[in-house]
Amino acid sequence: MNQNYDENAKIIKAISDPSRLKIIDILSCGERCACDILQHFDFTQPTLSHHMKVLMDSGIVDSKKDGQWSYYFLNSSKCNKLILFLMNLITETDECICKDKSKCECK
Amino acid sequence: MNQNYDENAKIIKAISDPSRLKIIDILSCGERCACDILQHFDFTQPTLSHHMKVLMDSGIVDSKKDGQWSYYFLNSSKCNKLILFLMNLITETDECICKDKSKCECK
DNA sequence: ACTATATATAGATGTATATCTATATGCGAG
DNA sequence: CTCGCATATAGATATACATCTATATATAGT
Repeated sequence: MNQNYDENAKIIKAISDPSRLKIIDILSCGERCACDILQHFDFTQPTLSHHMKVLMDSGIVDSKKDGQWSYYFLNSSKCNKLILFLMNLITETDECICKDKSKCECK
Repeated sequence: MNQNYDENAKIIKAISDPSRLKIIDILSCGERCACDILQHFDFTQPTLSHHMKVLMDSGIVDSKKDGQWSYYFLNSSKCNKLILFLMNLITETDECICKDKSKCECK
């Protein structure tokens, strides 16, 4: 385990909100502009802008500008790395963080 | 996509903290008592107790009491379900939430 | 029964976050 | 250049959370 908990925690925190999970679900179908994403929610446009900023700051979503529209899309490399991180996290490996199991005081 | 964003967001939120990621890493090597987990951290025992409560409330960690010790272990079923949820989330499927792509106002 | 140890709970505090309204910025059409 | 639309930013507010100290509870050993 590479133990880069901080960076992965940041990505995981970014997707730890039901609305942002739904946004990712939407983006999994391909890139979308903000106005299109907003149609799926009840909150206001600035709130969506906030959520998109959180997702972009974590790196799991990228964007491109085309005229007055901003298009958002998943960063598939980051997505795949996150899945791999989680799969490694829950799988016991040789480089286990607590290989000093014998040190445990309670037996 | 089954769209149970709320329950999964709760689990994801539970693991969205660097310390709790490290706890999960530790538990991936097998069950551990609280005192053993605590040795890997700088914070106090009540803080660990708080983190374990968050992980237990989300269902991703279970515990059993043995004498004065509490042993914690990963709920592998929940772990696997979470990985599957995330893999489905980032993968475009037929039941895509926004199959009404044509409705998008910006083309 | 007394004491030491393991863990949980209560309450306080500072920080982060989700949301809103109001406003700014940037762009295309006329 | 001006207007309307898409998006971002600023600032406010209420809630959630990570952490601490102090204390309670439970268990084991003497």
